[in-house]
Amino acid sequence: MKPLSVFIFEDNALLRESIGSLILAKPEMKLLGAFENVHTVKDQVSKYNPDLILMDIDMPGRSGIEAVKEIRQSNIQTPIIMLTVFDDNTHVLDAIRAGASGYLLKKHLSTKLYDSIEEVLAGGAPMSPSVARMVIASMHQKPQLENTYQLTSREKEILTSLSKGNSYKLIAAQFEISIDTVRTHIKKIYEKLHVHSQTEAVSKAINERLV
Amino acid sequence: MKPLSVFIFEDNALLRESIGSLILAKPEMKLLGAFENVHTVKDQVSKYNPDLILMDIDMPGRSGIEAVKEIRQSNIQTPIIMLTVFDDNTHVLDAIRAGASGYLLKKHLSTKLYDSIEEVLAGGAPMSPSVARMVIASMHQKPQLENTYQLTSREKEILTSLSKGNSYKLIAAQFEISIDTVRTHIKKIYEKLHVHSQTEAVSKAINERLV
DNA sequence: GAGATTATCACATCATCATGTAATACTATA
DNA sequence: TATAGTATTACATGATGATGTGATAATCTC
Repeated sequence: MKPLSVFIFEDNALLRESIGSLILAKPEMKLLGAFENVHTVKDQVSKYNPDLILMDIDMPGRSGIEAVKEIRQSNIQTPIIMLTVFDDNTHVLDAIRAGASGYLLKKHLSTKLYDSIEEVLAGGAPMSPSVARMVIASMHQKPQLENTYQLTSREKEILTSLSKGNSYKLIAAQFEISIDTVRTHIKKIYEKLHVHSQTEAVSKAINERLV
Repeated sequence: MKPLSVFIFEDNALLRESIGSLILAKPEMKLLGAFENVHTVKDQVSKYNPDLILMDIDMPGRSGIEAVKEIRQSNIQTPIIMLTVFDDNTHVLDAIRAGASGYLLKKHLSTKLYDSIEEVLAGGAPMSPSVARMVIASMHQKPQLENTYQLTSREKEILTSLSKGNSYKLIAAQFEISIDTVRTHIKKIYEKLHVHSQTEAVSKAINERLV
């Protein structure tokens, strides 16, 4: 069986070396490349097509997060494990959003690198409990303050339609009411939302998930 | 030290019993209540204030997900571990969004219940690798097709301002250009976005994260 | 240096929107 | 039954927006 080819992006030379050693120590893996920056990450990855990428999250110049974005933008699905010193790093969530597959604390490299790689290859997403918590917390929708603006169901319908870009005329046709009725409803919506134009209303509606 | 008080919501009587036994087997935990449905979950939880809730995700009538929403809506932060049979259950993500703290496969109950409880109490978020992957995948933003609509930077600025609800007049003032220039830019934006009104443009801009 | 792109301004016209005022009718609920 | 809230329609007016046409100037590229 072909050995698993690995790319490393890490600006610290010492650390780069030691990660390289960990990879080389396993006969079933092979170090395809180790780089100190991500300036040409897209070309490197698409040319050599590694099976796995280890990416430092904090690098001077273009960060690992930018690199992940670029890789995913090129529609390359290679698993990427982020490496970071602190797990309360606010960038961790950004990295995940950008398309990282999991991540590993540098202090756990020697003990957990192999486990993490295995987990990623098995379709999992390795991460520490505290990061898992951050991820989960970021997904929690803030409990809707049950109809904050006291919109009636009719008003909600109309606001929804408005938010799709429909004109008064279209809304009137859609709900089979007169255009003057639409006006009246929208007047009330503006009052309740404290806005004075369609655009403000739609912006507020979408951003606050009222529709 | 006071024992950890636990609530169980599980419609299957047998399973409810056996989870109860697992709790009772540990002297540091205490079974505060075990219920077969969540009809009065809010009252029960706010009255007895358990330290931890184990919640079946699929229950007839009101589901565990609804229950979680209701609990979080009451601003109760009690950790909730979801119990489920399948980890490819599409409801798992909904449960997490609703405010669950972690979750456990029923087949792993006997082996991992204690670990999961510990992890939750330590501020972690227990979940199987495959669910972690689902969670991570749901956070991945689909890679922006690099400026899909070919908006110039000026047009982006103006679209952004427009999306905040600013009128032509305000935008002109903001960028210190004439209102006719604003018109021209917005005309081009409409062409590029294939829309014909402010509202459509704003809706598209927000929903496709152009701003 | 010709051509393309971008940013700018102007004018005109019709459509659409924002807002005020007013009225009717149908719930609910006190 | 009286009152409050909701849904409906109407009319009027000034403001704002949508769209077409045309023009100038700066910058970049071939």
